[in-house]
Amino acid sequence: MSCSISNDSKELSADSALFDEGGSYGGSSNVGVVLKKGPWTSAEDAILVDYVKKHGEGNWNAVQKHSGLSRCGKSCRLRWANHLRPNLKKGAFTPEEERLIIELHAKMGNKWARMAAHLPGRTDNEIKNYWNTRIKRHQRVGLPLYPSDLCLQAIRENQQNLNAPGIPGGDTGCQDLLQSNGCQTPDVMFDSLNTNQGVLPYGTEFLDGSASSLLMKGFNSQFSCFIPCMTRRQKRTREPDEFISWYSNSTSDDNPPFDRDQNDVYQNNTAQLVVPCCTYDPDPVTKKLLSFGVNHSHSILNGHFSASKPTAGAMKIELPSLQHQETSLGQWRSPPLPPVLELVDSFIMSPQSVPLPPDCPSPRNSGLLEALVYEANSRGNARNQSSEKSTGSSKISCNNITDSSALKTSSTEFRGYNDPRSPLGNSSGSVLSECTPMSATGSSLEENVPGKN
DNA sequence: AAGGACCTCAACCGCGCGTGG
DNA sequence: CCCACGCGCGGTTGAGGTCCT
Repeated sequence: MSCSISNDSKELSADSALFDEGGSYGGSSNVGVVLKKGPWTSAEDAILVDYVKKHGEGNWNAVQKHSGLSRCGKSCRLRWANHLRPNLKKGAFTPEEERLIIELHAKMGNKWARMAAHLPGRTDNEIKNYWNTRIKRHQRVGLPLYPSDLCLQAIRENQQNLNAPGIPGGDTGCQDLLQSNGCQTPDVMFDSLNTNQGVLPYGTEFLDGSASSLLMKGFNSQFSCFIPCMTRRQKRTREPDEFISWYSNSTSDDNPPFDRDQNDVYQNNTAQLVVPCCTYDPDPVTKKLLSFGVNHSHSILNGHFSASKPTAGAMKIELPSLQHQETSLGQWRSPPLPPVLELVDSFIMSPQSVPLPPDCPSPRNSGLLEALVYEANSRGNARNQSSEKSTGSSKISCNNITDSSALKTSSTEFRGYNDPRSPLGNSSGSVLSECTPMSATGSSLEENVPGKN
């Protein structure tokens, strides 16, 4: 097994440096033994592998004692789990895996280990790194982390919950809160998730939860936070190309990915791009969500902040999860929209609500990947528009589909986001690019992890 | 070509949970 | 019930690589 990493250039390059115990990595003292830190060497790997073969996994603290490794048990466990254990998949995530990660994250939030259980051969660390880099970059360039349908469904579902008597969490104070927060509208679009269900190894199980509940926690939360989509200037963005390539069958390759100007457009809008997110339990004692039984939720679309550290106002911010115990797959699929919700939806989905030319594939009808491509394209196209009419406002035209009237429509709708008279008022606007409802307990996924005991 | 900015990923750290004495 | 220990999880760090100006 160690050979799998010995080929790693980093590992090899580290070898020479790390055999120097007095190097910068130093070490920690443990019962008189200087425990080594830093990258593992091939020799250490071999020792660890040999030890585990003989004694099995577990009892990691004994490894150091009996194998002669100058590594703490934790380090050994980590090394084994992430690099040495058999059946580890190496290399880039496949599109299927990427898709799965997105959806699992939407469902679970930053539960990397649980997510890893759904991705055979992948480690939580890998998934975590993947999310923190590639996926999050999408947001930095203004792309949503989650498919729009995920969010839309959440809204619809929540709307249902709102209409259902006796279900807590359906407070109407969100709007007020949002407005009081002076929230403005982010430009987030989401796409179809439904079509992805077929490719998921456990689509139904995953979809038993509900994006909706999560999203609506954002909308209905008694506590909402708003986070800028982009927090820093992006001097360069490699991601779009890479991201676009994600879709093997991209529907429109005539639209260039984001370029610097595009980034600038978003950067200029950063201050105004805020998103509704978090649900926070106002009860400091129970720390449980009041929203209709959700006990492990994160807001959708978050990706930039730590999930573990409470933020100002004692709000715990967590990454999104769409878990919802009471929902079913059936609910996941779109129920008929109430008229009011339709209106809201049209705003949220404004980019897509713009009439599309027949030849323009609708993200609603395509998979997640295509949908995101669609969005990327739309945003890329928005740049053209911004150069024409823009002026520092938060208006972002989302569709540069060839139809100029569509552009106008889109632009108008975005203006509506900031219009207090709009259905979303001054606040809610877009959908949750960075929402983060809280969560509390496990998910249904957990019980259905393939191969999980 | 050089320097800086940014990205990637392996590894570390701290915390919390479960278990056994 | 309390405490200690082992372990796993999630967040963070930092070295090395890549890209841009």
